[in-house]
Amino acid sequence: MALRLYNTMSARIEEFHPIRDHEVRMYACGPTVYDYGHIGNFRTFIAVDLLRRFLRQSGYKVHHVMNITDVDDRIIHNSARDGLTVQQYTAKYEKVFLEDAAMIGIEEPILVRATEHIPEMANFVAKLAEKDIAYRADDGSYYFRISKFPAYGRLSKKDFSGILDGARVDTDQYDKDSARDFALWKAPKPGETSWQTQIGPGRPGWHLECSVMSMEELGESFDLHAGGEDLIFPHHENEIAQSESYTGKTFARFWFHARFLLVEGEKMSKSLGNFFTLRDLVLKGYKPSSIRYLLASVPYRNQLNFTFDGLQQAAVSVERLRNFRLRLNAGGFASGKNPAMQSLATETIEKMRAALDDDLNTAQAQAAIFEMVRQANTAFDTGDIKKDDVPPLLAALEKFDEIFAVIHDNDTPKMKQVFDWAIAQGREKDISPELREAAQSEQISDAEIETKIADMKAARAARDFKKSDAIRAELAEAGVVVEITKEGIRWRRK
RNA sequence: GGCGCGGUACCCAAGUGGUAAGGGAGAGGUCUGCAAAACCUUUAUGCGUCGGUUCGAUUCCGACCCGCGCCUCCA
Repeated sequence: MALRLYNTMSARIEEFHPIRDHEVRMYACGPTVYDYGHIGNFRTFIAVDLLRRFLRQSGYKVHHVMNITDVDDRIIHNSARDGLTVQQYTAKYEKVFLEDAAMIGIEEPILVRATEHIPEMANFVAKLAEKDIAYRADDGSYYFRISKFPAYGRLSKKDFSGILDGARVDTDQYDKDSARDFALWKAPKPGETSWQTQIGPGRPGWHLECSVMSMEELGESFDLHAGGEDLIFPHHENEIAQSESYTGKTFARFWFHARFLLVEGEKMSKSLGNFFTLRDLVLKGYKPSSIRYLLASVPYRNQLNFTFDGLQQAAVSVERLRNFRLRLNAGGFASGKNPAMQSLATETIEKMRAALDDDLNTAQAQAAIFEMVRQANTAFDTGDIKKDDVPPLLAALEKFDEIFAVIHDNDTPKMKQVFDWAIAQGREKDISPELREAAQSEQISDAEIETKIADMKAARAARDFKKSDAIRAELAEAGVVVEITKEGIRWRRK
């Protein structure tokens, strides 16, 4: 069965078929790099990442383009405030964003930057002006003439037919022909950063960059355009107006929007004190994998209530999956195979695929993997898992992790990175004991741990439990959990 | 005001016109030198409220209550 996705344009779930067979061209609106990214931003980026990964798993070659908005009013304001050039200012936050994205397992898309496409954007405006779709205001700014695009409002389901120019608003004070017309190109105010172009000095409007860069990278018509739900209007509506006026063709076929999240049941806002950047959470000691798991666990079109209790629960859930994998990898199985386990693995893969095919129902995909884990663990305890059952079970786990990317444990080095960053920023007081412990556990190498485990084994063989327990306690101190099982001793970082 | 989404157990959260996935937490148990891990049992006659349609509704319809989003640059 094919992937079925909700399309904001049609307001229905539709079967997703790309224009070109076996190839998906998608564009996602990326960050404006003027500050640290917050967890709301990352919910959207993770939703897009899950989509990208699932499309690839489904056999598509995926061209995933994302823009970096590295010029806008806030950036110009903040860089001037900090005495930096726009480029200096944005370079810092772009780096931060990419580090954060990597930290929670977001695969890096093809990145395009607004400031690297200024001439193309000016050219785009010039072409629209030739068609009288764009017009120049007295100050040198350019606006889009909405009356030239009758389909305006189709994406956001807004009816603009009743709004007449000049009837409601004194358009003169906006220097626009119609109050609804939006800026394509902004003329510089005195002292502002600007670029010299064929249409005069200025900088691109926000909507323009996405139209120009997406079409440049993906063609005039492509498969899917993604972003947060707030972008539906006006950003995406304006992109459509610009692009389709320019080409006369359908711009993007599918419109994919992720819903906003709540924090502890309330809208995230600085004034409520529930505004968190990704790094805030890691500073508090939460693992990147816990954050990713939680953000991925609620289907992207549902409101997700982000809570600290939920983060804790996510951590335990991830642990459960990791423990299961450790158990499978520990070996010690009787030879042969158990048909029940073989079909369990196959059915689980099938269920996960069906769940994700259903408009990326991540919650159901997770339910499927946990069902498998429980049943396989039971079989484990009764000795009903044989040597040949291990590869298919591991394969199902891998399929899951190709999408969710939480099982393979690389939390510790990432947390160490945040720890080092906090020190460098002079924010040592913000480092929680948990993060400190995680960063410390990075100090002890795998080889050192293995040596200590060998000592434990020797002590246990001599039935010197006191010594064995002492080593275990020592490792625990260093952030390493040691578990003694029938199959042998295994360890993991806390 | 216009348009749209949602209210499911202690918490998070799927789902269906025919009788409630999954995870976490709690309680009891099994296993175990100890500790973990793991497993088993248990926790919603109930799915915001009130009506309606139906043999049957949590699922469809209506009203109401509550929460949330967009309505010119917040993911």
